[in-house]
Amino acid sequence: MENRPKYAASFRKRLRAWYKTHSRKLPWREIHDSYKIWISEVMLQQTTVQAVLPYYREWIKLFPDVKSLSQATLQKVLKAWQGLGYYQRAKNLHRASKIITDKFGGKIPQNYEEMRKLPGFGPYTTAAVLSFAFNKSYPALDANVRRVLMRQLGERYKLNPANDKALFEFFKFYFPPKETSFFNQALMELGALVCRPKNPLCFLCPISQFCQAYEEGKQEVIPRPKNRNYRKIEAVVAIIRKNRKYLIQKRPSKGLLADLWEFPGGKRKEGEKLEEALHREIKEELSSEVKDERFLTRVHHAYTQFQVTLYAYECSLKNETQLNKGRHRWVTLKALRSYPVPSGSAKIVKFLEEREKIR
DNA sequence: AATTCGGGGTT
DNA sequence: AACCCAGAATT
Repeated sequence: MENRPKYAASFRKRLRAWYKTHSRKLPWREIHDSYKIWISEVMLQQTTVQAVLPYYREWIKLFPDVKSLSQATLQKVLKAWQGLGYYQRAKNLHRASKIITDKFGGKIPQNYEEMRKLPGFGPYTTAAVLSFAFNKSYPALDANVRRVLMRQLGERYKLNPANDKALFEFFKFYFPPKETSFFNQALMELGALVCRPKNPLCFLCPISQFCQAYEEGKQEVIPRPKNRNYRKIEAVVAIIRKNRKYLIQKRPSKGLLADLWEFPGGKRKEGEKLEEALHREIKEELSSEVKDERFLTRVHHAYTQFQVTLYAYECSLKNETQLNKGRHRWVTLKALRSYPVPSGSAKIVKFLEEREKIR
């Protein structure tokens, strides 16, 4: 431990050389637009680079700066985010853009405390934007950096923010006062490309000689995997069509898939038949009995903690006088394209579009 | 401190 | 199937 500062210069030198020759060229790197860097950081939360790239490009076209984002409708914002997941991120971007416009004259505050208060700016994103956009000296601890540092230290705890204190202590030895942005980027890139969760490429690693896990051959078991329990769910979906329009409803503004639109329906209860679930859910949501139900199609969709099978039934309502005007709408499939919908529902929409082509 | 919140790719 | 990903907000 006492010798660590002695190795710091070598550590940084080797890391810099590796980064210059092996880092990927990404559209949010080597730019200084704090808005674009902010957008990229939020999109990349719990999301792979490959998934983000097309969304990032389209987003910058639709909302090129803070002002344009702050003036957009939430529906348009959510539609641009559709399929990326964690929709609270998009809502927070929208909210924060309004605060930045109203309180900070359209410029992202460069102060840690002020930035940290904005919706969606947690410890990581605040440090990342301060570092990458404003060249401020904050260590950005993301899952990549945590894994790299935990292996360097040889600790066997889970990947948990509660252990950050030890990592920050480690960071202090190596964190260069200048070139903060570069150092953060390099550690993250090393974690993404070389110090990977599985099958790390230690033979290519520029800092393996300092790595305690590598020395002990424990790089595969650090960090310990998270505990997960995986559930299976079945749900019914009512496709209710009148002329060429379909009935859709808006989800609550909190919780899963907040503010997205979907067809009515819900989860099948234990011991309940699918048709029974359909009748019960429609009674609960639309205050109406259903009639003439006919099975249409079945769709699977996997989330992180559970897996859902959607059973779509075409059907009619016996009475439809109780519809909530704000939450329910009749729309054509073409009009539905401007509504943000969950990816599972999008699969059903695709089925309906194919069916209309054939008819 | 533990849980919730998406979706897609990899192994 | 299980696991992971440039985490944040809520409970």
